[in-house]
Amino acid sequence: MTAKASVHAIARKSLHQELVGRLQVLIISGDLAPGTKVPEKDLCERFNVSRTPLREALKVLASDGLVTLEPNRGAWVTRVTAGEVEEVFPVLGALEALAGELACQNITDEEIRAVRKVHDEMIVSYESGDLDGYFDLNQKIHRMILLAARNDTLTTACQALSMRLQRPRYLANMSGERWSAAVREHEKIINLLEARDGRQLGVTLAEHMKAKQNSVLRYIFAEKSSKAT
Amino acid sequence: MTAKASVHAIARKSLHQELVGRLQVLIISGDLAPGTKVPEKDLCERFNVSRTPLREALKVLASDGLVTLEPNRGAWVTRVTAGEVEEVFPVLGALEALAGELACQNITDEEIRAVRKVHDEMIVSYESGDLDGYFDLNQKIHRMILLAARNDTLTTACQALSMRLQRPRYLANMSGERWSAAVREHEKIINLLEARDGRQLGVTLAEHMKAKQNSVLRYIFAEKSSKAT
DNA sequence: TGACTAAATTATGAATTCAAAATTACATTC
DNA sequence: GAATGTAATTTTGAATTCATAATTTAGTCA
Repeated sequence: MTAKASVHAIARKSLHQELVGRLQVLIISGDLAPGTKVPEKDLCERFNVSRTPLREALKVLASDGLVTLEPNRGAWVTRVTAGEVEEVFPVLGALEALAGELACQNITDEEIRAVRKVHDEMIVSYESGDLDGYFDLNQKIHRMILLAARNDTLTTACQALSMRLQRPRYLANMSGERWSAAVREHEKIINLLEARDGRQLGVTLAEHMKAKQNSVLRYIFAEKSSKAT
Repeated sequence: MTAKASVHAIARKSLHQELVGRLQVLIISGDLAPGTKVPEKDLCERFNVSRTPLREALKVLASDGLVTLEPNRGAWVTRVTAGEVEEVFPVLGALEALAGELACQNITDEEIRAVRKVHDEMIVSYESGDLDGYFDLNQKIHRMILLAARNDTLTTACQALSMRLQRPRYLANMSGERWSAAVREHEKIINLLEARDGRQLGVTLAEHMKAKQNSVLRYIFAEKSSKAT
């Protein structure tokens, strides 16, 4: 996607593309709450656009599963259910595993050093208990590996799926125990990357996903039992 | 997706959803040729709809990679390049591998028998040299395995990617040698499914994809050297 | 008071309209 | 005759309009 855009000197964005991005942010940030109606009129006023491009954007988001269109009843922010988490994570796991394998084949030594650097920063965040910082750097590492896989299709697919889980993943604040386990997993990941052991890195990334899935599921069940549905 | 739709008695389709399906067919069938402009006006007249729903559909197809939107220059049918084939197939391979594993866990004995039946039909098509029939039944088997995986997200993702390769895959008429190899691979696949050996089925499906990728690549290169670009 | 019906209101889906951008056709110059 | 610049035409992107479906409100009757 970036590759193609860079060919043309000026990468103009159409309104609907811009809106897709903006709406993704609103949904991930929770500004548009899961299970609620997408306030078409409000958003038009907020972004100062007409309904046409906004609705185009909603159609795209719907095909990505971020919103759900109900015929004649408008668009709703998709509520992430346990069932969906159990569906999406394994798929994401398989894709990240592939990314790991490909990354080991294609990543440059310089890039490996850059990943290691971010990893070390992340460890600092962990040790100082900075969960937000940890999260951001964590995501960054996954993005760097994805990028090193040199496969835009894979990148796009992963990001689309990630998007759907971003919010619950962020909210599922890890327990101290899970957090330390995650850090150990990440140590392993970076070591395997440095060793360029693609096969094993793939397996480890998939396991890492599986652990995240459980963490998110625990959060969802905890939430469900605390709040009334 | 089907699950949710089946809740509501009447599954009405909005115009744009209908159009997404119709346009997919036109693109896969080659009626809309790769690399050509999507004739907005013509299609509006053909389907007797206004530009609004048609353009909504194009936005969705663009996010699936079937068409490419150029700002202020309209929509173009995406031309499948060798690079794209090399990108999409591995991703599809990883997803099908996952599907195989999950299918072995979740498929019923009855479903296995049904797959076997379609497989046997496919062999008949092979032996009578009916390539079209073989293709259809082949696709059907893959769909059945996907369905048995009981993961709608996986199904949707696979189908979206498959769509992008459908046309070249169909055109890349297999050589006699490749065809017989494909049949042997399918024998193995069905046997592993009956043995419910998920791990091995996954591996085999991924290999099968890899072989298909090479077959398609050979076709694309052959085409490129025969025709002027 | 509470359930049901009907009218009024609002929101949605899709067609139409309109301004801006791109393409084409044409003329002019070298 | 090719190349450049300009006007006319077409196409695109987005706003607006309009018909229809859904929701809300008001009103009726038990």
